[in-house]
Amino acid sequence: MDSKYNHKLYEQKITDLWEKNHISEPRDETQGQPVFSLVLPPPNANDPLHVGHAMYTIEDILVRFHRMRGDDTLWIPGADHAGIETQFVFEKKLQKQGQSRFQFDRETLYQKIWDYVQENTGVAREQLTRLGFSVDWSRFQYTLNPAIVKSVLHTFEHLQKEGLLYRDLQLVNYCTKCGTAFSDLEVKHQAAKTKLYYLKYGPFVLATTRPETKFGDTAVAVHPDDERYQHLIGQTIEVQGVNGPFRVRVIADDYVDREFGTGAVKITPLHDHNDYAVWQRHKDELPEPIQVIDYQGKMTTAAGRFAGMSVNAAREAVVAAMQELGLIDHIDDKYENQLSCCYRCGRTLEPLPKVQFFVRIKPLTKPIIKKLDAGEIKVFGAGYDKILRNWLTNLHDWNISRQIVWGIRMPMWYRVTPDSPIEVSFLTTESPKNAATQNYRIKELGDNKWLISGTLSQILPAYDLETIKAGLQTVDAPITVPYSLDIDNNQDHTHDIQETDTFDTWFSSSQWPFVTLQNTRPGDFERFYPTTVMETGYDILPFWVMRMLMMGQFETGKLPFANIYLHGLVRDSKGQKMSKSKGNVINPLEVAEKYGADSLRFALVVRSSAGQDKSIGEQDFKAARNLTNKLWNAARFVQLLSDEQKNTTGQEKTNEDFKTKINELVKQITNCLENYKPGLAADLLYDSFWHFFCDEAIENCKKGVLSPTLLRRGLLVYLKLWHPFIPFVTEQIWQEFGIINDDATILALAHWPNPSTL
RNA sequence: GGUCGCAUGGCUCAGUUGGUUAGAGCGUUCGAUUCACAUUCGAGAGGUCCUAGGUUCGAAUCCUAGUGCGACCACCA
Repeated sequence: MDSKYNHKLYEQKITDLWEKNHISEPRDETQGQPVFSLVLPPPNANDPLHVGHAMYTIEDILVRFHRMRGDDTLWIPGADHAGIETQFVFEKKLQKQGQSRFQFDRETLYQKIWDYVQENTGVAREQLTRLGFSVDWSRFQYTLNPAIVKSVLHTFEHLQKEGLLYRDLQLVNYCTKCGTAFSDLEVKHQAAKTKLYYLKYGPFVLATTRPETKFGDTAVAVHPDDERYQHLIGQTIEVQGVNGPFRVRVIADDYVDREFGTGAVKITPLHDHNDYAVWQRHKDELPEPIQVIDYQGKMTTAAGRFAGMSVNAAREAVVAAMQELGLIDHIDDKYENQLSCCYRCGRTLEPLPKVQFFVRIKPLTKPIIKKLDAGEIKVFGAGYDKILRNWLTNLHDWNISRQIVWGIRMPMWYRVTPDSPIEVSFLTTESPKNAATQNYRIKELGDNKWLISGTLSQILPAYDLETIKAGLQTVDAPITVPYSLDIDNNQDHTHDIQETDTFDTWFSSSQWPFVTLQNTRPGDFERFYPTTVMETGYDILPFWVMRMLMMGQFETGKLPFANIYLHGLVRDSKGQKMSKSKGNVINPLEVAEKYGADSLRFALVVRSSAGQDKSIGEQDFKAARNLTNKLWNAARFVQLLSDEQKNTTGQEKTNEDFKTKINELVKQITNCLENYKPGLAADLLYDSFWHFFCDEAIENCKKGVLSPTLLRRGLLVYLKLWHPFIPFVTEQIWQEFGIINDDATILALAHWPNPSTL
């Protein structure tokens, strides 16, 4: 053994040893033993690893511990297609090549992204292996594997049968830049200073932050008890507008806050969630609402001369026009507002009307809340049980439709008739005909390509359905058009057209624990479901963990896991969030290269605490590296004991004391790991190993008061205790020592010590 | 506005469920180099455990209030 531990010489060799011996696969002889199973939170299929992924260390520690204990252990790796994230990255790439997604039909674009993701496949596997994570690669699953997709769709059909799925026209959170709607969870609320405009509005002055939406006003609302406006309630008033006078009705609704602004609100149902709710309550006395902003974020023809302008430009133009007409009372430019922004691109989200599929949430959350209250779900992580409860109680129905191609396409079909109102857009090389008479829209893309859009009734006389389907980009079916579900795609759809929306990525992710086990190997589901624990970052508690609980319980009748361990975010040594712009990002693979995978693992875990963020920096990796070297040298000392030294017996008191201390340590570490406290376990082990074993015991052995045989046996116990945390160096030492008589030849498969080992 | 968390030596954090003189890593001061390891060893300095009450034989730990940070949620235009 060299006097220094050089990880570069051993890590690859050890990885090969483990692979050759299939340490990560469940063994037949453990069947029937207590189960310890979990799924690896699947990384995005196109992403290289970042430091957050290195937190899988916690899972590996638990897995290695339970495996050594002889539990029936399985850790399933996977990859997530990560719909919007991946498509967004790919579109950026297209942009760099001077292309855009609108130049491709749906199928071609999907194939391009598929190929792009394929290029990066294998990277994650290689990197995870590099860090020593003992997942069972033979059971790897990808969210877009046909079998997985089938399982996911099966759940979807089940939801439909139970009446938990509905299609509705609602105001959704729509990002005009990303070109898709999102669920409530993807909305980021950001404080911002906006202008609050006080508009002269017939007999009213009213306050609004969005004067550009006034073309969609269908009412003015006041509080029913507001004395100032009693005489106007129920009246239709005439209002001077920039496009000429118009008439709106004055309604009374409790929603209005008398104290805010002037106590009068303009109601623009299709561009504000509250206004939409008010409109629905007063539907009978109000006209049909008007859409003034389209899905590209441009003003519609309803805005008259402002049509085609972007929202922000229109706002300024409208205000300027109103000022000219003397219609602006005054402007408050210090107003603090909460803007709804796209979590992905940061743009302000537009509430826009859209027909989407929703999952009814209450029936799904109810049983989970009950189990949470009954203590059947254990959450490790500072206070996150309460946060989970809060989420479950306040959750709204889940919009699962996304207007992107990268994902699982919704298995909904619409019947095509000659007078169909379904809006479609498609690419074609067939030159447009009868455009003038048929009234569909044409955009020339060059290269003999055209983008055609309009309703099927407009387009069908010019193009047959096959052509439309071949170049299809989008399908928008009005709420009045019925749909049929065909999850196996085995019906005759000659006269149908399929929905182009895809599922929210989290819809498939939410089923991960059971769809994986249903498709790994026959018998796996029965053997390993429910899983033992879900370990992930607290930041995806609502997106993922909560939904897994709901969907798992719904589909399998059992919670997908009863234990939830939430780790904190990894921050830099000053406690700051890591970001590319700050330049303080840690690349786990660089650290592993420089200090060894063990060092990275140990530094991340030691003294970490569930739910609490962890600060980490160069000095921590160095300290961890020093530990691996210390362990190496302690082993070296034991190896190099002379024959004369080996024959000493030590003093009984020192020997007994040594045994007691080690046995006590085994008890402590076991207890910590059983109770999901890897951070504390690592700390205790470090302290005991360095300051007791090295500083005291080895010195005692040099003095001849501690038996060398005992010291050696003690070291073997430490190697086992250390192994889940720093598997490479411990395994290498184990190999240097050669076969241990009554134990395994591979440390990863050796037996966990018990408190009476010594 | 609602929910949750955090506050412990210069810095970053543990504190094994209330139990003797409160710990670690990094930093720092002094000393040590053939003897497993200088990626080391020995010795030391450094803490009103945020504040004020309370419960208890005993509180960093439990309760109440306050202060200061931070996170998440939220339909006041």
